[in-house]
Amino acid sequence: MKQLEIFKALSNKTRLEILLWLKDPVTNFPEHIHAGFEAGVCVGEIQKKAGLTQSTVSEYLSILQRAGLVSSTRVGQWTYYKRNEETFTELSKIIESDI
Amino acid sequence: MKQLEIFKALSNKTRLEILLWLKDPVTNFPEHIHAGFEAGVCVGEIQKKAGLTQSTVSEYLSILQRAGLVSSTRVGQWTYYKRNEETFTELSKIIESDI
DNA sequence: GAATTATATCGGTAAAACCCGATATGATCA
DNA sequence: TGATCATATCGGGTTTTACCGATATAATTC
Repeated sequence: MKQLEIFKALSNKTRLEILLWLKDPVTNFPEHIHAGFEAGVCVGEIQKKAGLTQSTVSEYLSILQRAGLVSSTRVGQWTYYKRNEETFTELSKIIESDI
Repeated sequence: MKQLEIFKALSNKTRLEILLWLKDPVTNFPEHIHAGFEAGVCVGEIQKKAGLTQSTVSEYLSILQRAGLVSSTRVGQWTYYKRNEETFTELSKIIESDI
């Protein structure tokens, strides 16, 4: 767990929002025909909601993924992102005792 | 509690180190004649250990203070900084449930 | 009051992050 | 194969952060 990288990833309003949205996809995103939410939410849906360009949102998701905060699954032409809850749990513990 | 400001404050290697050092001043700093560690550690000692300039360290401590991660006490010509543990506890809980 | 010491603030350069448009890659489908 | 759609990557302008030296402020000491 690279704390510094995680804190940098969390140092952006939009990225924090994305993480919140991914906490409850059913509420925060329209359900689509091509998939439920088991695999997560595809980039395009997140992009629409964020109101930033596709390239920016794609980069943000990479940053979150490199920090271990989300993981991705490729299905056909879509990449689905979902939260990686273990990292949040670990981070919470690290803040309690190791920082 | 302004999460974004806290995460930004934690997004710097030296600032993370300072917070760690302040966790155990007796081990990490030479005890001085003019005070014990009840009030915290003065800027000069932190600066020496950090190896950055006085102005940089002073600014870093301000950033940590604005984020609520440390608090300061002025005693004579010295400003002592110490950790504000409540903020760490709160942050840990926020990561568990609100992010 | 003048000199000294500790800290804060100001002004600036260099590096990093933000966010974009353009383009590349890779899957799907006619 | 060619067209289309979803996503990733690249190049770059703009803003923010990192860190410095110089200077200001405030307390202490002579």
